Amino acid sequence: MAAAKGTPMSPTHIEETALAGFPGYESSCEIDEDAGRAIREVLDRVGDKWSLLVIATLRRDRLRFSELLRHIPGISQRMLTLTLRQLQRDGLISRTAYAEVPPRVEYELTALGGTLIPIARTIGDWALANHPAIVESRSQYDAR
Amino acid sequence: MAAAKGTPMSPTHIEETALAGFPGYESSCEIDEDAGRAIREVLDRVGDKWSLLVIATLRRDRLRFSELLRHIPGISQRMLTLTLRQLQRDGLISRTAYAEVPPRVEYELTALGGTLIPIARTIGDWALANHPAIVESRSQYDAR
DNA sequence: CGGCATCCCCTTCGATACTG
DNA sequence: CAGTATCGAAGGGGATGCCG
Repeated sequence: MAAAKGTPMSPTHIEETALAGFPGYESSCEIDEDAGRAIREVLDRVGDKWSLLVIATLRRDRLRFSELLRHIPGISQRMLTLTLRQLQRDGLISRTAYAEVPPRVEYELTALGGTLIPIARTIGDWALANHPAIVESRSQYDAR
Repeated sequence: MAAAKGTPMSPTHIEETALAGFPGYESSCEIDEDAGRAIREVLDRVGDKWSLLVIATLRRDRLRFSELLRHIPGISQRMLTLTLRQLQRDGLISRTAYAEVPPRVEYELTALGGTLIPIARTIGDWALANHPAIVESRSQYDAR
């Protein structure tokens, strides 16, 4: 997706940090830059319009394509397909196709994908709690 | 890679924010429709390319525009401006301009913006821990 | 120094139609 | 049922230039 674009990135220059002080990567400058890259790539994967919602929807059971389509309001067939392919490629969900008529395909979180559930919950918690404040701040800002 | 050091990949790192007992909201294992919309909302705000990185960079001190530019590798002047405006509009950061020559502008997290730090931390932890696994899975998927 | 404004490419995503 | 193919609108985001 947004991964491979033309990023100039001068190799001679050692950048300063975006994330020094965060647990686990406060040690050196190079790790900080790696952390920044990693975060951006993860956001590119999971920060898109539907990925995290698909993950959240699959948190309990394996679901069929059409079930996912029904459980996620507003998603189009095309976007569900594309999102599922990305997640499968990244090892976050598994796809199982049964050779039946009519065909049946089931999707399921992998162990790796399951580790994203706490993130979905954290984001969901924050959004439910603070969305009204954001709306309020925004309308005040726009009032000028 | 960088992820193998430090923390031994504990997947559940749930940060308890100040919203325990938030009126009308209880944290549950369920990610229902409201939470789904909430996830979509916050991802629209903060799931873009730079917002979370700006938040993380401001987590300690107030910083000037040029300092932010230096601390966030790869961001363009234009995108930093746009990101800061949006964060300011949503009440997540505050902007203070000093009438000096040369001009000086400082950005700082608001209290609301500060509540995003646990999210940045959670995502950062996950990214560092699992980014290598994703890259690996992706290359295997592509090799077929 | 701290920005807007402009140009323009590229990606994302929805709508629609078709297939095994 | 579970996709694939194609088109087109919308906007994200880099490069550059100008300005208080």
